[in-house]
Order: sequence, then structure tokens, then C-alpha cells
Amino acid sequence: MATQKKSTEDRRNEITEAVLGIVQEHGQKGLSIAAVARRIGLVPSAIYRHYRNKDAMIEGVLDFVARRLADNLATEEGTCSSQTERLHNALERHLVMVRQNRGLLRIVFSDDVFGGTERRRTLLGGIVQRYLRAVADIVAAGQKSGEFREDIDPSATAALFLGLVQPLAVLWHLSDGKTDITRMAEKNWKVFLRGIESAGTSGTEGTY
Amino acid sequence: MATQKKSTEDRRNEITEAVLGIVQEHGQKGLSIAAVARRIGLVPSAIYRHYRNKDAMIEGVLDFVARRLADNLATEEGTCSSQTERLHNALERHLVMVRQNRGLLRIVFSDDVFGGTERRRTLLGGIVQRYLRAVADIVAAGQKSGEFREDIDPSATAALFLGLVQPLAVLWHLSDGKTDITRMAEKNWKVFLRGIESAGTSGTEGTY
DNA sequence: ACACCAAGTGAATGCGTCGTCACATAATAC
DNA sequence: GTATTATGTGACGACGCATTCACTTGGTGT
Repeated sequence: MATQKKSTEDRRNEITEAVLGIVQEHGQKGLSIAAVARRIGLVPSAIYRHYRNKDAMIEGVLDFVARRLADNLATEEGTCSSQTERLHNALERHLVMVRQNRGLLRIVFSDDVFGGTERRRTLLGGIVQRYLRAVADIVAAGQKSGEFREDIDPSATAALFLGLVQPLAVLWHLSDGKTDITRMAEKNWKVFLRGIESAGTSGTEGTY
Repeated sequence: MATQKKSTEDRRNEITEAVLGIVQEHGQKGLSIAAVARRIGLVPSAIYRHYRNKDAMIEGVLDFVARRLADNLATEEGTCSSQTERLHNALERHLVMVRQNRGLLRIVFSDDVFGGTERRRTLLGGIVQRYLRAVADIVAAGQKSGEFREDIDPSATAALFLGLVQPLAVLWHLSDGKTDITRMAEKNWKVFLRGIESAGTSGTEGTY
């Protein structure tokens, strides 16, 4: 009845938030236009004022994810002394993101975006590729600066970097947040670092 | 009409296969009882002769996955000279599995099993945990035999091992099978190995 | 040859879904 | 204050879905 009207921009944000929340709590199965509407105090048909259809709504969420991922890597160049540190920062941020946004993993892997239309998969593929590319760039920079070995492949290494987090995210999710992924990530980071840093650098040797 | 009758055991296998195929081609969204039935030349209601309901049907698929994963690690103890080799074998098998069974990743991450009921998530969690445990055991064995460093944590390392494959699987899927994940996996394996093997062992140093 | 039962059939039910449309109303511009 | 327009409403249609049930049919053991 006396529902206050808001701008489409605001509503879109509310909707994205609602989608993530719902997927987090009830999975993609619980993700219906009706559920989204209910969660932000609207009537189902109102959603269509802000998104053409359900697909468009989900693309909105994808955009959000893309922005977050990009932010994770956008460490201000000046403040970081080494590429190693930049990577490590990115790792930490990634973990925080996973932990804060439980719905994220589910929606990314949800059939809607992961297995959806060709178009959708390409979209997500682009996001992932861009992220990996950015990581690869950092690795390459590290090679130039002498921090990292010359004989590693930047893009493969980027994938491995992602592998530092991904299984943990899955694990964390499946254990209902009970696994201490931060600690495990830190341990694996050491292994990872040892694998990529150039021979002379022995920063982590004595840490244990 | 003149549909030949088969034993439930046979039908269950057919159904599992059909489910994987459908999910591979059309995603979980395309996975309906009707679709499964059509694919194996039956009528929808016939499925219920072999599975109580859709959930049970999907559990059948999960069982299949669990068996495959277990097989990947069950390298006959005798034939393997080192734990390193065992791990490497498991890695290769895992990759083959990913490549052969495109639907697998999608169904595992599909909402049905990944975000389904508590029960379902626990089931999947158990499978993953068991796999990780098995890997961790190999790592621990490697530590005892002196192949691997003492200061790495077996279970964390197991997660990282999974991380060798997981991002690649995702990448592979998103690129429609165009990424050469075998090569990337091999490169990352070297990095991984360098990170975990004990100081003296320099098996991979000169490989490049 | 026959009886029994597991496997297959087809129709029907009930539910939840997306999306549309004519109408109502709050906010804004003038 | 009034006109305009973007936002919100409620009813509705069409569809696909999982599941049930009474019935039929093919295969197997005897």
C-alpha cells in the first residue's frame, strides 16, 4: 500500500543484495522473483520495473561480482613495495570476500550463471579471465623485478593462485563456515610462495 | 509400447548416465524427470520404479562420483615407488575425470547437491572430506619417507592439491573445453612440488 | 504352459513459476 | 496546485514441474 518509491538505481542495489541473501540461505532453488520481491518489501511484478526479466536481474549480480573481484586486485600501486605483497593482499581480500558473501560462491556456481546461456557463460568467463589476467600481470611483474622465478608460466600460476582459495571456499561452504580457512590459506600461501619465488629469496624459511 | 524391460540395476546406471549427460548439455535447469525419462526411452512415471523421487535419483549420481574419486586415489600401493608419484598419478586421473565427464562439475556445484538440503550437503561434504583425507594421508606418508618437508600441514596441503585442478576445471568449462588444462596442470604441479618437497630433493630443477 | 511380479504406461493432480497488463499512486517538474 | 512520469499493485494466464495411481505388459521361475 504505502510503499515508498525509490529510484531504479537504489532498487537495483537492493535487488542484488536480496538475490545474494536468498541464494545464500536457500540456494538457487529458492531464488524466485516472488522471493526477491518479498525480501525488499515489494510485489513481484514491481521487479520488472527495474529488470526486464529474471536473467537480466542475475546479470546485475554478476556485474556486482565483477566489480568486487576487480577491487581485490586494485591495490594502490604506490603502497605496495613488492609484487609478493600485492599477491598476498589480493589473497586476503579474496578470502574476506568469500567469507563475507556466502551467497557469492553459490550464485557463481549456480546453474543460472555457470550453466546458463552461452551468453551468460561467456560473461562469467570474461570476468574470470580478466581476474586471472590481472594476477598473471602481477606475476610477470614479479619476474621482471626478480622476485619470482623465470621458469614459471604467469597464466598457469594465476590459476594456481586461484586454487589457493577455491577449494577452501568450497570446503568452508560445505562445513557451514566451521573450517578455519584463513589459517589453511596462510599455510598454503607459504607453499605457493616457495614454489614461485626465485632461488635466492628465502623469506619464509625460518618462519615456522 | 514395446519397451523392453530391464533390471533396476541397469536402469539406475542408465539414469545416472542420462542425468550427467543432461546436466552437461543443458544444466541443472534442464534436469527434469521427464527429460531423464525421454533420454533413456521411458515414460516419466517409469523413473519412479527405480528411484523414490528426484532427490534419490541425484543421490545415485553422487554415489557414482564418490566411487570415481575414490578410484582416483586407489593406486595400487605396490606399483608406486614414491608418494610423489602417487600424488602425480592422482592428479592425472582427476584431470581425465574432469575432461571425460563434463557434466560432473556442473552437477556437483549445482544447487541440487551443493545447496540442497542439509543432508545432501553433508553427503557431499563427506565425499570431499574423505578425498582430502586420503590425499592428506599420502602427504603424511611422504613426510615420513622424507620426500616432503616436515613443516607443511598435510590437510592444508591436500586442499592445495585440489586447488591444482579445481580452477582449471572451472576455466576449462567456461572456455568450452578450449583451454589446455593438462599443460597448465603440469606446470603448476612443478610449482606445487617445489613448494612441498624437502630441501635436498631437487628432482624438478633441471627439467625446464 | 502358467502364474506371478517387477517394470512400464498414460492420465490426472496440484503446485510454483515467470511474465503481462490495466490500473493506482507517489514524487517530481513546472 | 496541477500535470507528468516513474514506480508500485493485484489479478491473471500459460506453462512446466514432481508425483500418484490404476492399469497393462513383458520376463522369469516352475
